[in-house]
Amino acid sequence: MDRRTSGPSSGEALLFLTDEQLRQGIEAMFFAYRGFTADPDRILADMAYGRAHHRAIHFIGRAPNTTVNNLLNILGVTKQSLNRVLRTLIADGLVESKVGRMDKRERHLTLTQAGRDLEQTLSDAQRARMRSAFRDAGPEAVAGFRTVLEAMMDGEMRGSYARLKEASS
Amino acid sequence: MDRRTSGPSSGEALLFLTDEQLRQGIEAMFFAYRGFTADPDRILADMAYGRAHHRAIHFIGRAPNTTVNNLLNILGVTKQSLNRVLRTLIADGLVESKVGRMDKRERHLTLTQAGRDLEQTLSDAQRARMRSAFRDAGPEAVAGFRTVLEAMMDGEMRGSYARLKEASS
DNA sequence: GTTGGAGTGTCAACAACACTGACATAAAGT
DNA sequence: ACTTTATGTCAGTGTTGTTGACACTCCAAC
Repeated sequence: MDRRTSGPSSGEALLFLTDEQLRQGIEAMFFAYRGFTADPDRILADMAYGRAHHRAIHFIGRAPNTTVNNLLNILGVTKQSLNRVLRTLIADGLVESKVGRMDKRERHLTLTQAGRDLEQTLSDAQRARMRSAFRDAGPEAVAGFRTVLEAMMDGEMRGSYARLKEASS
Repeated sequence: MDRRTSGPSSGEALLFLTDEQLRQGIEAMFFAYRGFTADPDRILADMAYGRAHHRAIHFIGRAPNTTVNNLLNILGVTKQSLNRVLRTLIADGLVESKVGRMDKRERHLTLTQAGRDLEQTLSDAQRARMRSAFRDAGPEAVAGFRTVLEAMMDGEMRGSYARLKEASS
């Protein structure tokens, strides 16, 4: 079941790279992502919010005082798209937007207490599933999971991901 | 770097389950999924198709002669949503829909040659990225990747995933 | 055999969220 | 003064999800 891991040059050690294996990887990614978003989606469906709001709240919570432009780069959407979401979040008092002290063009975004509460609720649901999956799979599988995901990212995303990882150490 | 994997009851062996670790897993999933869909999305953008068409084509190619209802269960959308996609694919001659012989209520779906060609093009792009990620990560990481993803799926999806895996053996 | 319910597929209308393009404002930088 | 950068907004469009309403087919009970 577990074959040699050493040389990527050996030939028969590459059985994990057959088209069939790749296809299963693709399908696993598809089904798992659905599970990944299912719990927060259920919670958000009851409110006037959607997945886009969740993403914004998550990353604002992760990097408080971030600027709109920074968030734009992380989320990879257009400013018009993000703006629509931010406008409702600010209007509803979940996010606070402050003009920058140094550069007054910038808006610095922070979660209000209500925003942190919602973030917590959504995070809890998503983390619970992730925790259960991690526990079932074990630490070695988790390490492999992260290694593959990092290798699958685009260059820019890998940068964003790494920066967020560092920021919390 | 690699700690004991045995007892989930030991306590300090659960360092991979901290909130920070889970959060990184969540973000890795988010960024990686973007990379995962980026290549096919780019190809589809030039046509009149989107991600939903890709998914339909993928799973019809995977299980030829499948019924609409079966596809519905796999994709997890409403039949109205799927129908819109199927209608354009059939109109454009990528998918063939045949009335069931036994049960005339059913429609059996198959890719035409043009459909198979497009499927191949999309698959190639997606597989290339997956192959590169798998190769960089190595077989053990890939095994872990799949273990975690399976654990992250909802029950029904895990069923669909397992059935597809078996079907191609 | 007819009737009624369950299964299956289709059409229409609407909502969420992405996109492009155009433009306004304000603050830096040169 | 002029240009660039950062942000916000308006209008329009496309994909993809949703619900509601409806037609057709099968099967089983009456």
